[in-house]
Amino acid sequence: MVTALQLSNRRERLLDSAGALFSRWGFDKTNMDDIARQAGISKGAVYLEFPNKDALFKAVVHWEFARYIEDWLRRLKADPENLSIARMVQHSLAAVDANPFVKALMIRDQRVFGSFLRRDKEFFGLAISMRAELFTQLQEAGIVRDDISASTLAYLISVTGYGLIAGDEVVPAEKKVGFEEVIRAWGLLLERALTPAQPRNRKAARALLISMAEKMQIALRNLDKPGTEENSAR
Amino acid sequence: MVTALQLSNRRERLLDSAGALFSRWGFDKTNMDDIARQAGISKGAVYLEFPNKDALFKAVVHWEFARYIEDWLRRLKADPENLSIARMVQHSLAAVDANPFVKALMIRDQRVFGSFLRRDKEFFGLAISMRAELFTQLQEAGIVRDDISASTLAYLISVTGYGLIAGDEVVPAEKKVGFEEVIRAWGLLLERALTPAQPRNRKAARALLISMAEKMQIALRNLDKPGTEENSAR
DNA sequence: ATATGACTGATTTAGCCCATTTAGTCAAAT
DNA sequence: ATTTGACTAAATGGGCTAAATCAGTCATAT
Repeated sequence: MVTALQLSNRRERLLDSAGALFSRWGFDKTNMDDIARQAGISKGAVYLEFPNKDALFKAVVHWEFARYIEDWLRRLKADPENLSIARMVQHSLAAVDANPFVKALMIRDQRVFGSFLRRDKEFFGLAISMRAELFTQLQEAGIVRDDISASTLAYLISVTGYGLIAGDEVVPAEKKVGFEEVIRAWGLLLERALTPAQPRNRKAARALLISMAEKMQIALRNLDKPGTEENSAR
Repeated sequence: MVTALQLSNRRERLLDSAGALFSRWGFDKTNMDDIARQAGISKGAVYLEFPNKDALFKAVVHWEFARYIEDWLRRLKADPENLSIARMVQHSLAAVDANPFVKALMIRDQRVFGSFLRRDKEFFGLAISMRAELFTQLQEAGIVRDDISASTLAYLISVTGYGLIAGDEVVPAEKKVGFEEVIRAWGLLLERALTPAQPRNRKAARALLISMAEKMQIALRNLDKPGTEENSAR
């Protein structure tokens, strides 16, 4: 199975080089030849792995998004504090900020997405759904206040998170606040904002949050399984 | 002084017609002739009031912004509840949502601002400054928590507010939450997030908030005083 | 079996010309 | 003293063509 291993290695090299080029030059200005050369293979070989440019791009979206989730999970697990929903959001923002492609995805960067955006615009909806699911569980566990519906909370955390990430684009340089400070302060605010009047299960929170994040990671991995899907060649 | 009155009336009619046309068709696709005709005067007369299209547009920005502040103040004053910073933000969001031009200004709508955007990009900075000033006072009065700096709070409220307003643009229709509900829930969250551990001056809050809003209104009015400024003709 | 890169057809870009629009002016009208 | 609208110079945009780019294929090489 050395061949199969090399194949998937090729796939990963492609996803990496494509991810880097797409987020640097954007969809329209990145061509298949450059992606192939950066991955150390020929253009023809790209088409052994992906049927077309769109499929490659979509695979990169899933790939980078999975890397973001992985980073997020790593930060959650490394956190010595009693995990709360606020800390979870903090880690999530830090992970988005650390991944240029996901950042571009989140703020729907016109430069990066170019002509692709017209065709695929469901990412934000997915994020909101996932968060609504999460909030429902957190409310049931008594970790998050339940006088606001899970779907409304998911919406608010999503669009305000969008604002925090997109702030870069709209705030003049001299008014900017360092991202470290943004995350710190946002955590303090959310801690108070989201905690129920009588919190339960403070101890259980950590395990629940991590297990939910892991579930999301697994769900995402399955989206990009090579082979049977339409995002593989032929 | 009948003449002077009619002059300023002409100016207001111009600002109104320009505001409506700019927010409907955008800066580039709105021409001076249409603005003049909609205001019931000739194109030449526009140039008796404003030196050029840019100056007119800037004056519209100030004018609409002042109207938004006025609307906000009206909502504050009409509010029977004990005013809090959260209610203030709620009223502010509602007032933005009710003013298409300010909404476009806030989310830096490319369609509306077109080629003008390249030249003037300081609006967001102004909003943050004003809020920082406000938060400083609210902290001193014990109405807002002071373990986060006023400038950081101003930044967070500004960029998350941006997210709440821009949510319209980035969230797919089926995931949207009604703006009423957004405002209601956001108020509940902010109430808890921003209130100090030991609140003081609950009663004084109303007067302070209203007087600060009035100060802002006066400062803004002075920005657009016709006559000595460069936004008047000749 | 796998991988390559020259090749092709379709799309995009760049340059050009010309008709139309429009910001801003000013002599004439009220 | 005001206001107008015909006028001008500049900018915009549509239509066209030539050149260049690039996604995707496939005969050939390893």
